[in-house]
This record gives sequence, structure tokens and C-alpha cells, in this order.
Amino acid sequence: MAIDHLDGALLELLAREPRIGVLEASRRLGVARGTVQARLDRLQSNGVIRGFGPDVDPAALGYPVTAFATLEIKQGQGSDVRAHLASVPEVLELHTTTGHGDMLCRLVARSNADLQRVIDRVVGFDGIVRASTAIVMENPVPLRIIPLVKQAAGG
Amino acid sequence: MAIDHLDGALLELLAREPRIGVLEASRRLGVARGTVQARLDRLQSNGVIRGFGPDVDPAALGYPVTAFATLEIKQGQGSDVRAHLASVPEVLELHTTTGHGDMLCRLVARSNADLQRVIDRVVGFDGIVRASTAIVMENPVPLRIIPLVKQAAGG
DNA sequence: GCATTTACTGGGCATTCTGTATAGCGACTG
DNA sequence: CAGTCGCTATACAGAATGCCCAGTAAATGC
Repeated sequence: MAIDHLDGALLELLAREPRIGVLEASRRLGVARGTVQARLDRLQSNGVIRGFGPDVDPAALGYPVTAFATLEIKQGQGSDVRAHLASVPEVLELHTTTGHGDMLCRLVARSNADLQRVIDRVVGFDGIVRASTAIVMENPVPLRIIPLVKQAAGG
Repeated sequence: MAIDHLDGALLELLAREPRIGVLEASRRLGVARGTVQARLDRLQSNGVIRGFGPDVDPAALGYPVTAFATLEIKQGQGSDVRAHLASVPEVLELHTTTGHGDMLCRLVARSNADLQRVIDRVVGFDGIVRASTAIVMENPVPLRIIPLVKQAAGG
């Protein structure tokens, strides 16, 4: 669970140059290959590294518009709403939250006009009482993990 | 830019089994190795695939609490606030948005108590007028891209 | 209609990496 | 003090990669 400095450096290296192999990583980090291999195995079985899935850019796929929708749900309809939202491809992420809304989801769309269609599809479901949408204009800090990794590694 | 069915299948395959190589992928997809290689190169230079960075789980790093904070910013302080937020490791993501707030950020913390510390650090900055936080309880749909890829590939 | 370009196939080749195993060494622990 | 753990160092077979080429089929331009 705890991450030491070598783990941190390894994660950082992998984040910066993902196509790097175990052997090359060991050279960069100045440790034996077996060490890197053992660390990687441990990080993966720990669940620290979930995987190495391709990082796909929705914008490049033709979905340049991102929005966050806060949803208010009718009592007891939670699981139906979840299933509904999971069936919409443009819903990239869904959280249930405390606070004003009950759920928060990340949406993408082909255009602002298309966003209307997506929202209609998302909220056009019985269990959803109200929705408020915030359209993303800029993304000054793209999803990142390295600063947190550094902190966790004690750096 | 446009994604055909083979691209979609390749992305799906890579998402499901990321450690797969080009050769193995070509076998699974029933095409020549050179084809997979060419498609991958194209997807990467297109920007569709940003990279293959390790997918790190903040919870496994000791940050099991996630929250979204909506921030209201003092006019003209945008770039200062951006820089401030970028300097906080627990800020995983930051967007500027339309709607009620001016910014939306994703936070993580070691505990609910620790979240208070993080929020204090985030909002303890002159340009931020008001903040409202929603703590994530469940994540019924984790960040995903495959359904969108399938739709973009026309299937 | 004809030539050109593009994308895919199938094959080959040298280099490199992976998976796996070995043994030695220093540090920590019961 | 013996046992365990993590790291180093090395070895080896099998596999994958990067790169090359020639042939073919479909789309594009003249």
C-alpha cells in the first residue's frame, strides 16, 4: 500500500514514457531489472496500477464538448438511473455524491447543439427530477496523478 | 480523425488487455502485423491515443476520498487561481465552466477529515470567493471510453 | 480507360526484450 | 544466530519488435 521513493520514480517514469520496457526502466532508474519487475508486479497486485489502458482523447474522436451534469434523483430510483446512464455512451463517468445534487456525471458531445441531444437523452428518464449542466470551457489541469504520487512517495 | 471499425476493435482490445503486443493484437484481430502497427501509429499521431500511461488508483495510494468542488472566482483572478490549484497535489483535475460556478475541480483526500484540510488549502486563496463541495460516495460508472469508441466506430 | 496512390497482406531478418531461474549479499527479525 | 526479505547480477530460450521488401486490391486523379 505504501509507496516508497523507487515506486514513485517508476510511476513517474512510466507516466512520462509509457512505451518504455522493464529493461529500459531499470537502466533509467539505476536498479536491476528484477527489481523493476518485482516492483511493477507488486504495484499491480496492490491495485495501485490498475492497468495501462490507452488514453483516448474524446475530442480527437469527434466529441470536443465536455460538460458536467448534476442530477437530482427521485427517491428509490437510484439503481434504475444508474443503469440508464451507463447505457449512454456519452456518459463517461458517473458518481453519486452528497450535497445539492444526488449524482454528478461527465458528458461529452459532438457540439454544443449535440450536447442538447445528449442531455435530453440523459434526463429523459423517469427517475431524474432535475438536472443542471456546466459546460467545460477550458481544462487548465488535465487529469493527473504524478503530483499525488510524488507526495505519496514522500517527495 | 474518423475511426473505422478496425480502429474501434483495436482500441477496445487494448483497453481490455493493455499489456498485449502488436503481434498478439494482429492475431486477435485477424489482420497483418503491419496493419496494426500502421493503425496504432496513425491513432497516436492523430491524437486519438494520447498515451499508455499507467492508470493509478488514488485510493490504493492512500487517498480513498474523492470530491468535486465548484468554485466561484473573483473577476480577473482566473490565472492566479489556476496556478494556485495546479500547485495542490490533491487537485487531480480542473475545469473552467459555464453555469453557477466558474471552476470545477476534482479532489482527493486521505479521509473525510483530511478533505477539510485539502479544501481549506484549495479555497484559502484570495481569488476564490466561494466554494461548494460534493463528496463522492459511489462511482457506478468509472471513467470509461469504450462505449464512445464503439459509437464513433459505428457499431 | 489508364496510371498513380494508398492500404493491407505475407514473408524475412537482425536486434532486443521478456519470462523465468539461478546464486550471492546485506539488512532486518524472531 | 538462523531465517526471511529485497536487491543485484547473470544466464538462457522463446518471443516480440523494428525494419525491409514484393505483391495485390481498391480508390483517386488525369
